[in-house]
Formats: sequence, C-alpha cells, structure tokens
Amino acid sequence: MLLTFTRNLEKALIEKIAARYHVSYDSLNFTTPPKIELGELALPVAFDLARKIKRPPREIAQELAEDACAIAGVGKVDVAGGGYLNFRLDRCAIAKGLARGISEKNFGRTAAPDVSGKTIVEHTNINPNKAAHIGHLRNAALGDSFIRCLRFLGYQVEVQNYLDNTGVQVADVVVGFENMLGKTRAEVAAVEGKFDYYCWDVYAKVSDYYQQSEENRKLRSRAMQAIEAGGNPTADLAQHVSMRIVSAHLATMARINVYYDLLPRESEILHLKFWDRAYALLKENKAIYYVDSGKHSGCWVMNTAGGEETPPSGEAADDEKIIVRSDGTVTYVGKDIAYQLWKFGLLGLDFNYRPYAAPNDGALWITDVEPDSAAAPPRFGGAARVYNVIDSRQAYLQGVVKQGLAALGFNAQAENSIHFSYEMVALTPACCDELGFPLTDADRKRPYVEVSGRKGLGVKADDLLDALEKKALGEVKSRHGLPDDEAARIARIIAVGALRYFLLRFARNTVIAFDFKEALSFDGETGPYVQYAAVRANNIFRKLAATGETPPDLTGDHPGLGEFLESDDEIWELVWHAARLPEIARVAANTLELGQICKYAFTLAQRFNLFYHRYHILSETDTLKRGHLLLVTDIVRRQLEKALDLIGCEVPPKM
RNA sequence: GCGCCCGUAGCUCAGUUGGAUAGAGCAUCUGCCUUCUAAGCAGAGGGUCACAGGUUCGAAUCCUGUCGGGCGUACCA
Repeated sequence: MLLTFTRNLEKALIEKIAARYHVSYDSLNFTTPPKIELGELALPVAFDLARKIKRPPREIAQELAEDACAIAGVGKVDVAGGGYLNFRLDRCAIAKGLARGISEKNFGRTAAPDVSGKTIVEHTNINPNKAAHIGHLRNAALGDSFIRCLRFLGYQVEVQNYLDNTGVQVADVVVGFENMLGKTRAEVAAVEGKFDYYCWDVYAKVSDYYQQSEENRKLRSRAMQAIEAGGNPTADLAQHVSMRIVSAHLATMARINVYYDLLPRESEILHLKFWDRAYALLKENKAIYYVDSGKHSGCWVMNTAGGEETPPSGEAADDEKIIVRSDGTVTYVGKDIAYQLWKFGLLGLDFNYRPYAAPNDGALWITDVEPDSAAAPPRFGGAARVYNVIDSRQAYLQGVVKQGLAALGFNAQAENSIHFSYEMVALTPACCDELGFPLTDADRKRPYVEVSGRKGLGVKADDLLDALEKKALGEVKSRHGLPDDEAARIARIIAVGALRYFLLRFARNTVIAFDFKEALSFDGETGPYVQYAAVRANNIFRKLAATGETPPDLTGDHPGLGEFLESDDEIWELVWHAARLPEIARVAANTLELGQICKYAFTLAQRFNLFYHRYHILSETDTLKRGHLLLVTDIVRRQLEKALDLIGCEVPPKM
C-alpha cells in the first residue's frame, strides 16, 4: 500500500514537473515535516528548481501544490517555509489500506522488488577451526536480517555460508593436534565437551608453538599441502575438525535464529576442479602471471595492469596480490574468484550436493564431491547479484575478487559483486580486564583492542548468549511464576532480542567497542523494550479474548475512522509510522543499514507506549472509539512483530 | 609512505545522501504503580556537530587544509 502510494506520488510529480518546467528528475527526495500537523511527507524540490529555472522557490512551490492536489490519495498540499511542499494524505484511506494489507499477511507491501533475478547473500563464513565470537555474531546478524528484508520485499534470495575447510586456520589447528599435542584422529574424536571451545585454546597455543622454531613454522605449509591433496591422515583430521566445528557454529547461529540454504565447501572448489578451471581462465586471459624473481619468486600474482598486455617483468611484482603461493597451493582469494564465478553461473561447472541435518529441520544442503543419489537438490547458484557480508578489513581482498571477474571480461558481474562491508567488533580495555586477559601498556591506552582468534582474545558467542539468557531468566522469574521450561523459553527469546538489536543498532561503519553492561541491557533503546511494547499490546487482545469478545475485523468498514484519525494527531502519527514499515525495509535493504529497522521498531514502540498510557482501551465506554483504539493497537502490534521478525527477533508470550 | 574510514551531550550512538528549532538511549535530578504488566510513562538540566577556511537560498552532511584516532597495504582470511 504505502510503497505503491509513495512511488505513484513520486512518478506523478516528476511528470508534472517535466510538463511545467521541462526539468527531468529520476527520483524525488521526500523527507518528513518536523511536525505531523504539517503533513506526512515533505518535498524541498522547489529550492532545486528555483536554481534551475531562475524563479523564486515559493512561487514554484505554489504552482506545484495546485498540480499535486489532483493526485489520488493526496488530501491537501501546503507551501511552508521558503518553499517546502507539505503533503497531507488521506488518513482514513491509508489506515484502511494498511489494515487490509496486514490481514493479507503482506504488511502493507504491494510494490514489486526493485530488481529481478536471484540474489545470493553469503554471510557468517567463520573459519571452521574455533568457536564463534561476537565479531561473527555481528556478521551473521547483519547477513540474516538483510535476507529477511529482501525476502519481505519479494526478492528471490539464496543464503550461503561458505566453509573455508582447507585454509590456513584449519591447518593451524591440525598442526596443533598432530604435532604440538601429538594426538591421532581417534584421540581428537574422543575429545569431550564443547569441541569449538577446545579448539579455541589449541589455536591460541599454536601461535606460540610457531614462535618456538623455524621447524615448527614449516609444519603449516606441510599441513596445507596435505589438506589440499586429500586422501591422507592429515586431510582426514582436517575434515573431522572442520566439520565438527561447523556443526558447533550452526548450533550457535540457530540460537540467534540464523539459518542457511547452502554450505559450499572450499574442499569441493579444489576437488571438483573449480579452482583448476578458474586458474586456466585467469592464465588464458592474462589476469595473473608467473613471477620468476624478487620476493614473490615462484608465485602467480594478479595482473593489475590488466588486459592482453604481456605480463610485466618479475621485478615489478612485489606489490601484486599473490594468487598461487610458491609452494603451489592457492590462496583464499584465488579460491574465492572461482567461487564467485560459480555464483554467477560463469564457471561451467557445478557442485554435487547432499542434505545436511539442519538445526531447524529446514532444507539445508552442503556441497560434496559425489552426488547424493537419494535426494534431488534445488538449483543453486546462477545469481544476478551477489552480496558478500564481510568486515571492512577485507575490502582490499574483495576488490581483488571483483578485479578478477572484470579481468575475465565479466564486467556486469563484477559490478554486481557487492561487498556488504561493516566495521569490526572490538573490545574495550575494561572488557579485556573483565575477561582476565592481560594487556600491554600500549594496548591499555587505545580506545579499543581487536578481537584475535590467534591470541585467543575474544568474547565467545555462546558465553555471551549464556550470560544474556541467565540474566533474562532472572528477570522473568522475578515477575512471573512460570514452569522452568516456559521461563527458559521466554528468557531465550528475550536474550536473542537484546543481542540482535544490540548488534544491529549501530551503523555499518561504526566500530562496536564491546561493553558487557551495554550488551546486557534490557532497558531503553534495546530489543526487549520493543518486545515489551508488543507483549503489552498482545495482552490487551488476550484479555479481550478471555471475555469472549471478538476484536474488530481488520478488513471491515470502520465507520467513523476517518474523523477519529483526523481529530487526533498523536494517534494518527502512530498509525502513520506503523504504515511505513515497507518503506523503511526498502531503505534498509538499499543502503544495507539494518539499524534503520531497529530505529523504526524502537520509535514505533515508543509511540505505542505513549498511546498505551494515554488511553485505557478496554475500559473505554464509547464503543465506537474503543473499536478504533483496538484497531490501532492491532495494526501496531502486528507491524511491531513484523519489524522484530525482520531483525530476527520474536515476541515472547509474556514479559 | 600510500589508500580507505571516523571525530556530534558526561558516556554510547542516530541524523532519511544538502533542508525547517541537531535527536535518542544510558547516567544525574524531580514526579507517576488499586488500572490492558513500572523491562514502563511524564518532566528537567546537558551542544562552538574536533578546528580553520571555502562552495550557496541553506552545511553536522560537499570541497581544501590542520589536529586527533582507527583499519588496510601478508606466500592469514
């Protein structure tokens, strides 16, 4: 409803401006007037036109206002300030349209997506060699919320969690087990308890082990080569470790409502010859070249000079990105280029697939060398657009992948390879103290310290979730006498609400300096605040149902609703804000700023709380007014629930 | 060195791509539970938007410079 309306309004105005002033716009930048009494939408376009056609802005605004009145759905247009166009919309029509939209389960969204074709979103991508930490949670929360928005907006989306099961980090843990600890695969398999936590410690110790001798450091390259070759005890151990860690990661992510469609594995990129094909393509197109001297001697590096030029001399290669190492193994970037080509359907090869037992019993698939004869997989890959959710430190690497595609002539696909970039989660020095992690004096002076798996410094995702659940459980139990399992279930929902909201409320390019007190807060601008508003609204309907009364029909006629909404700006502002969810979701999806959804949900909850305190709905004696109040409450609670769903949060039955 | 990002209330952050009187939360202070739940509500104080120029009807937002901070620039990812 609203998306369609605002876009029609925009289109109609663009036409009118073109007809009257012969100035063409692709889009118009609507804003919000400072007060709802002034209208719902504002347009400062007259200022821009004033410059272009050399006439006073107020005069232009006046003329446009007359034109705009004729557009369907527009109630009144005023000229304000130096030349603002303020639009007052037909309140009753918007409220009714919204109520109908909600009843049809599309929450007021009727416009088609902005683009067509499949969108692949790759996120999480944790190296399968240790437990997930808070940085990984930010990645997954962003990626998962993004795909929820895209799906809500009607996009076809495929979610992939890439498993780097043949990379250096897995090799490091394997060296830790085989060489440092002298454990066999059987002994590793017998390790009990949280395996991802166990590996966290092993990984941290391997750093010291490498420091001890050159001999030790050589073990990494040896392990890498064995893992890439496959069919040997080291490779078997790597597979055991990485797949066991993956299952731990999936369990952690399931705790915060994050799920995937496909788990592509790097081992298949190698064994199904994806890399060989990409390697050949890159060589053919002279996108990479061999270096025979200098510090990168023996490597294949990216040809940033590009094109069909003869590869530059070896001496010029010192600052080029290495794609194939001198020991013959391929770097992550190389494998990522092959993977990216496959995502766009450009490689001419496909994975084999088998079902993976998913934590949510949904359809999750994993790639494999051999096909699964018993199950027919859906068609994966072949995307029109690809989003890679990776932190901003990898911007350079993402650029190389893009460059690789472009060097092969796939310019459109390079253009549609989008790095969904965000800043890291770091730790405040105070937080490191709480974790009992020793800091250097230099670190102590910094605003924050980077999380480091290599040093074993970080807040583990499961630990944080445990702390949140424990705190939420205490709060629930202090308010309600509930059976243990019911209380625990509610505590989990609140914990997830607090965590996901916390991780998403920051803008992408803001470093989150992690602080336990803030992350564990349930008051003020938090997920639980929004959940609480929704629970309160639901309680009204629960009490209503208990008395046997049926709530107003969303699709009904609602006589008197128009007058009611015209007479009360505060209630109208609440309804109007509720109606904007699809617009906000669109902005969030286009700008990749999921914090917009958080802001929206919080503001809606705030306005609802104001409304809730001002009107005691169930004791309202004017039955017509009571019906309107109930309708407004119904609209708001459903939009609140949907907004929470977009950021991966649920509404608890009680709070 | 080079490249990218950041600097907004005591603290943590928003700020709809240049628009109307710069907003929230936390913390502090003052009130509000016999009501659909106080994880809440109402109110108060708190700002040279790092600094200096510039662009124009209009700048926290754009351009230049200075100062301060972060990240990247790996045969890790």
